[in-house]
Amino acid sequence: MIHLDFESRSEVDIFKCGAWVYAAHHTTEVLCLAFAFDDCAPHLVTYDQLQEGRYLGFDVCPDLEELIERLKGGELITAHNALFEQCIWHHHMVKKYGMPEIPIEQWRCSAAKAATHALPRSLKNVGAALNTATRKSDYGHRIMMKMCKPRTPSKNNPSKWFDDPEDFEKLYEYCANDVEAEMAVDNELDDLIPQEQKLWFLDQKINLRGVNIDLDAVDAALELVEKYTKEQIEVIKKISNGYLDGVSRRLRVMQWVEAQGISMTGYTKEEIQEVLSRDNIPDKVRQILTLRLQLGKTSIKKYTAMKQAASDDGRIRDTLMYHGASTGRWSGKLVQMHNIPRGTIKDTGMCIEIMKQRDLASFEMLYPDVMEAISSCIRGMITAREEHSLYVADYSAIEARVLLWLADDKPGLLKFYKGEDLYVEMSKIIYAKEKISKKERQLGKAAILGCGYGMGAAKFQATCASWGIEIGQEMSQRVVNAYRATYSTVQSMWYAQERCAITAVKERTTVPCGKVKWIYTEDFLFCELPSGRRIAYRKPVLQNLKTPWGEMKEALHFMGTNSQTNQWVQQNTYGGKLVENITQAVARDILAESMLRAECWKYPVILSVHDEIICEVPDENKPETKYRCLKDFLQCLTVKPKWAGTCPIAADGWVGKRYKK
DNA sequence: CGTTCTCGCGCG
DNA sequence: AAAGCGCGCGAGAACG
Repeated sequence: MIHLDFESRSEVDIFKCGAWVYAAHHTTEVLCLAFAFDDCAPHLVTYDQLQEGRYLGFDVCPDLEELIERLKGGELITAHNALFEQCIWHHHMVKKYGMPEIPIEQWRCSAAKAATHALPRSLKNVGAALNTATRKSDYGHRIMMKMCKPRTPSKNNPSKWFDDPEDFEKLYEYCANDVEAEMAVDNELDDLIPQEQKLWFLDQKINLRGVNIDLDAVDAALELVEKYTKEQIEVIKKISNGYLDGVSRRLRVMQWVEAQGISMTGYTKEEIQEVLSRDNIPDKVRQILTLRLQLGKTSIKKYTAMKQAASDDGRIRDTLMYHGASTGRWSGKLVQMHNIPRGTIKDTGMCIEIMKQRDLASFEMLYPDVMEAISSCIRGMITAREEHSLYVADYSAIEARVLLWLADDKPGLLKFYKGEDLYVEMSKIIYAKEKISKKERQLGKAAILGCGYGMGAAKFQATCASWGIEIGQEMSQRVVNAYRATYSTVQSMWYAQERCAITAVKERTTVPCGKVKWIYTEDFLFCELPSGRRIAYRKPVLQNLKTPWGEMKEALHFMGTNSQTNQWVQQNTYGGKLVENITQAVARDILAESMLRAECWKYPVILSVHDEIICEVPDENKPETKYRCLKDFLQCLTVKPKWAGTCPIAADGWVGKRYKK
């Protein structure tokens, strides 16, 4: 095994444009690389050696020659966040220095390994969490941060970069130290199981393949946003007599509103909507707050993000993070394709065409809420490239189905087999009516899933309120009770999973529970899923905890990243939450197998969004791909993994040129 | 002035 | 019996 790490510098920001665009950018340079063979001390290739070798040949550097020979021989190579090293290898070592390409299958990633163990992803934090001997050095990191981006040239020192020879020496030291820190982490952890390793290869392929973007439409949207924002800022200045120059400064706007004699509790969307719903609000205040709701759409920023992240070929790469969630789900990066607003405009195709005319006045006539319309079109920026089509499919109610399957709830499963829509049924109860819209169904969905994971009446009431539906405490309790009576198997599963997980830790043993198995080792509590994959809980212990209803109780604790604070701290968990983790993880495994199948059946995957797969397929008519059609594609999703034989899976989809919901 | 934290928003 | 959960990013505030 080879461990490798690059240090580089560039005028572009890798966090804004992704590893591919970063590596390909003409200002990006490799400053050094360090690599180690079989856990031996790292070798270092300096900046000067790279420059020299480029013109004189790399035989001046026997270490590098050995690296290349080993790679040619197929030796595996690990990096921490290997996509970055792959991109640098391709754009620099291959394109610039003439070294051989390394196939994806030869790469391994120690950050992916850390992620599957529910450890922090960053080398610094995973080292700390594992308490490894060699750690990423803070000092070295600061040197790197100083050297990796351009400095502001001054009269005395016109240089674009910090290139003090002493700093370079420190950087080399740091780079070699990084390799050692990475090896320490890598050695501490089990490799990905074969199925996950396969999946990681697919993940890399998808990330390198990228998503095609309608860049002309992105530019048009940005133009309209800029023009509209400028206009509205003038309006804001006028209304406030110059006191406000926008609506983004929370405190200032709130002060102004209060000065108009209107009280505000906060500046969230919900709280602003509450103020607007009051009678007798001065027109001025109404206008300003309405503008805040419009201009405050952070989703609009996705257009900027897209523009910055797009390559010359109009594709955005490096947008998915393998095992971003502890349950195994992917998470989104850069443009964050996982939280694109669903939008309110029906025909986004039409809206985008009008947008492209770049005429604000006529756009505004057709779409008076300009920002809302533009926000609705974000999804549509993702298109199939020429002579290709998008094949898009998603699972219907995957988590609800998996949950009932895990709980072995026969009557519930039967409803699915009969084709009933549980979310709609729930909405009918909440809204007390028969006809349920798409939006209303969303609440039914939140309710079904929430109740399935132990949500109580108070929270349910609050959830409904946030959707603008006021239901009383009694009504809320009735819905929750109804759920628990109907799906008592689910409720039983909360307690069973909690009991078994605790027993596994208490008795330091393995405890099977329904379709999963709790496995205790000294460093982890694992939950083995039907697929054979394991959810990890680091350093499990039992400690007393005060429950929300005031009782002291022995509860399962483990080390994890607190999602609120991003700190590596002790967490606690309970039945409903464990069931949620398991359900999410199983649904992810079903999706993951389908992605592998889609790829294998010649539907190249470009994106997945938890219950949805998006492929970009050539419209060609070759004999070997002639069978491709929506029905065939849906089979990718609905052919069941052999471990999920009785799970009532269903999927639906469409084929088209522009991504939509 | 640059980095980190916190809150709010959007998706599943 | 009881406790929904999982993410990332932008903006402003706080920190150093």
